[in-house]
Amino acid sequence: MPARPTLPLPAPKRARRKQARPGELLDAALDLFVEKGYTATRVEEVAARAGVSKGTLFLYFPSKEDLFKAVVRESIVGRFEEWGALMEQFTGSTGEMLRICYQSWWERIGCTRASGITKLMLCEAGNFPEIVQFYQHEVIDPAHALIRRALERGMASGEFRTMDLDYAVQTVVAPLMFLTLTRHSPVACMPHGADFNPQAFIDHQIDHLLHGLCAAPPPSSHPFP
Amino acid sequence: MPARPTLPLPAPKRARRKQARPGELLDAALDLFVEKGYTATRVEEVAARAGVSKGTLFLYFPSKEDLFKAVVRESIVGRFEEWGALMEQFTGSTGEMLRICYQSWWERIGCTRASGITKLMLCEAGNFPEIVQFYQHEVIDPAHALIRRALERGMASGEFRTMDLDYAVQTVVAPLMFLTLTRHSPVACMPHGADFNPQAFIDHQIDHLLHGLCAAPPPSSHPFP
Amino acid sequence: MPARPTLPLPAPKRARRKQARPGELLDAALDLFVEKGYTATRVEEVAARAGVSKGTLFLYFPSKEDLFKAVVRESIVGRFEEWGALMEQFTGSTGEMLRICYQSWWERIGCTRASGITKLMLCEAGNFPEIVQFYQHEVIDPAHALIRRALERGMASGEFRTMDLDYAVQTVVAPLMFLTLTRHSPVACMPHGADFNPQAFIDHQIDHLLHGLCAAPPPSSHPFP
Amino acid sequence: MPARPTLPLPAPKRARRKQARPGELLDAALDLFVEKGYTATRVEEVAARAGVSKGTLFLYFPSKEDLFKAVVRESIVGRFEEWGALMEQFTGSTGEMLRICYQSWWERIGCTRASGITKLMLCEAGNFPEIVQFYQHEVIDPAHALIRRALERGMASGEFRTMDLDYAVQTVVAPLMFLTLTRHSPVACMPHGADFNPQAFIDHQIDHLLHGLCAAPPPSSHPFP
DNA sequence: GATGAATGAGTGTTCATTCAT
DNA sequence: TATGAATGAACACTCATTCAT
Repeated sequence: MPARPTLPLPAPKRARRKQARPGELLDAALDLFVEKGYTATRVEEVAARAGVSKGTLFLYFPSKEDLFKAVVRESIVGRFEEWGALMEQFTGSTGEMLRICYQSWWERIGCTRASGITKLMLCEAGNFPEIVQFYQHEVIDPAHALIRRALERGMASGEFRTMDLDYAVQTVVAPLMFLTLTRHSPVACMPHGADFNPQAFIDHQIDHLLHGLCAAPPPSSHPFP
Repeated sequence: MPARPTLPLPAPKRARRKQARPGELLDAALDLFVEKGYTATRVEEVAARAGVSKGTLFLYFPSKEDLFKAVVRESIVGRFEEWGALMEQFTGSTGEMLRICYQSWWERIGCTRASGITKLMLCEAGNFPEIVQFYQHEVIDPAHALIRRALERGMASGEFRTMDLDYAVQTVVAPLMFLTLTRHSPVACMPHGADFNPQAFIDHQIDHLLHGLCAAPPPSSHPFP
Repeated sequence: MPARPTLPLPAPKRARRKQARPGELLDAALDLFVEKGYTATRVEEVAARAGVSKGTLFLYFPSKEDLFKAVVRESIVGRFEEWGALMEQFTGSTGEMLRICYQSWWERIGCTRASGITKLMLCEAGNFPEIVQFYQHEVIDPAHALIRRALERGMASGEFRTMDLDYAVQTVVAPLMFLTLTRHSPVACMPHGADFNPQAFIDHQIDHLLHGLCAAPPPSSHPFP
Repeated sequence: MPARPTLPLPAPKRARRKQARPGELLDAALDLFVEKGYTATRVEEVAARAGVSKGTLFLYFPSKEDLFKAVVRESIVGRFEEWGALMEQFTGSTGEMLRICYQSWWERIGCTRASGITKLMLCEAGNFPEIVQFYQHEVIDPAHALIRRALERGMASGEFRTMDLDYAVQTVVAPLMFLTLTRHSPVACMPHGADFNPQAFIDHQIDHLLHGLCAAPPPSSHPFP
């Protein structure tokens, strides 16, 4: 009789740590790169935060630049096919679909360490054009395509009014970008003393988004002449 | 007899330059700090772009950090009182007022070099907390106050529906922030090959904003249950 | 069978050097600081003389100034208690005691690298008031106290005539100071072509000193009116 | 009838100042070089202290090094022939002659700015061998020759005992050197809180010197066996 | 594999010197 | 003649990278 399948025993500490090293280094590097920027981050600090020596870092990453690229690559959660598939099967209203998009973005990206990559790309775009293009290709392009399909669905069904899709997609994206920034540079985004609840912001934004997108009511686009 | 054409008298070269130097250096520094970040910008490069030698830069700014702070301080125009006064006198609809706000933000800040400061503050927030707080105090706080008053006006007049003002202000601000980023890091903001017209974006956003803010139309806030 | 000759095991090179580094750097720094003065000494030169690179120096001393202070502190042997104890137990004449003082000063300090510190303190007094005060406290004060006690002993026993101790101590110290200077700046102290033997100078000085201090003979202090 | 000879009218301020410039610069430079050493002294500081601009200094001295050399050369009071002549005519005792030497050294050099040159030469000997040799030739050599002649006179007349002249001259010089140092680096020479009167020191030293040099008293040179 | 001592190219900053005014 | 803005070589110090242990 075959033994019941067991969870794989945790490897002996040494070995597991060895396996974990690169990940711990990437975590530490992400935090520091996001907080201080690429140039201002010292590799020794990254190593120290990961609990290893400077030399060890170079055992896993041939250079600081490679470490940076690895950080970006590893943090990109390219789950867009899956996300796209979910939306294909969705049968509710497009408004509801967008709400789900916002919420799951928040849960999977916005509130996680991955959101730091966005800040990183914005800040280091000038210094790493190549890796930012990679990010554009892997993240921005599919994300925009996803949203575009959702908006097309809404327009096709009559839920949404007719819009220039290029700008409409940006309209959907902008609040998420802003929310990301508030998490990493709150002082540069919000007034002194503001108390800010990301989830409430998400809720508020989706409401605002839908009201703005609804086809029906406004007889004229400039209701207050 | 025609007057002899006179060569335009070249102002004393040394003296004239002396006046211009700080400004030229600040301009060069702003460009480079925005493009590459504080740490990755070399003072020699700033000096070269301003057409002077490294030593000359230190004649006007005692250190790189002081140069940075001067860049921020000088670029903060702080015309918010004037802006506020204009709005007090405005007699049209609040929607129109917001449209004017967006447009004049674009003309005075968004499309100028000053917009770089926003990117700088977002990116360097972790490295220069003090100067970012200054920015918050001089820019963010008054800007939010301005928008808040506009929204209150709209709510008081019945043009706008009742909203949580804290979040509504962010709703107004987010697109401007996003637009700023598209100008400085387009690749990190927009899909490959997108052609993007800032003025069209502004127009689109104000339309979207107003539809979302208008009290009248939506019978229910979740029209697609 | 003869034992195979073994190569002297080179101690682990890295580790052994690690121990030696600070000392080697301090030695090199002392030499150069004494020879050229603080400002004219380049840290790279110190490092080169110690056989390491510039960066290595900063591994052991956080700054040039700290290196300087360490040089001074390390070179101050501060064996004055021991010296004082020896004198307490001494049973010979006070003249002999002074002779021993001179001689052991020469052997322990005068003819060693430590004498450079004296020159350094004289030359850098204006630039490092704090460290010179430290030197005063650790070296000058106890040295003067020591000599003062010897002179008091001589006066009490009737060997020496009655003198103003403050000036008498300086009288004892001055030749040692001068001897120190002849070692580090002979050209500024002695005529061209002079051949100068420090030990002979010491002997000459103690003779002169004692003749001058002896109570007995001179019936009048100004024998040649 | 010819006009009574008048004192030359003080030249108009401008012109006189122009004449005075080099002297004022040399004064300022001497002070600063003595206080801080050659390398640590900035030419701008010298110029500022002399009340002129940096550029003006270079109008009078082609380089910092030349300024330094000029300072030394100008400050050397080569009055040794005159001094020597005075001594030739002196008819009193040699002891009195030495007393006069000490006193007039103090008045002409020791208590004047010229004494700074001694410190300068001691401190910069390693960096300016050439100028120090010049100093040796112009100051040390004649000074030692002067003293040597005085001592020879004393020995010839029987006032002084027979001594090795080389060392005896140093014995005369050492206290003056020490006194010079106490004036420029008191903290490195004297105990904390000492109050020190240069004139009293001079007096004390001459007394001590004569007692030590007098032939008569000590029957044996080591009176305390 | 892991370490951390050592390196040296690179950067911010100073300051003697020049020169147009 | 006097100025002081401009220069650039020189120097203190940093930090990514190497490598002997």
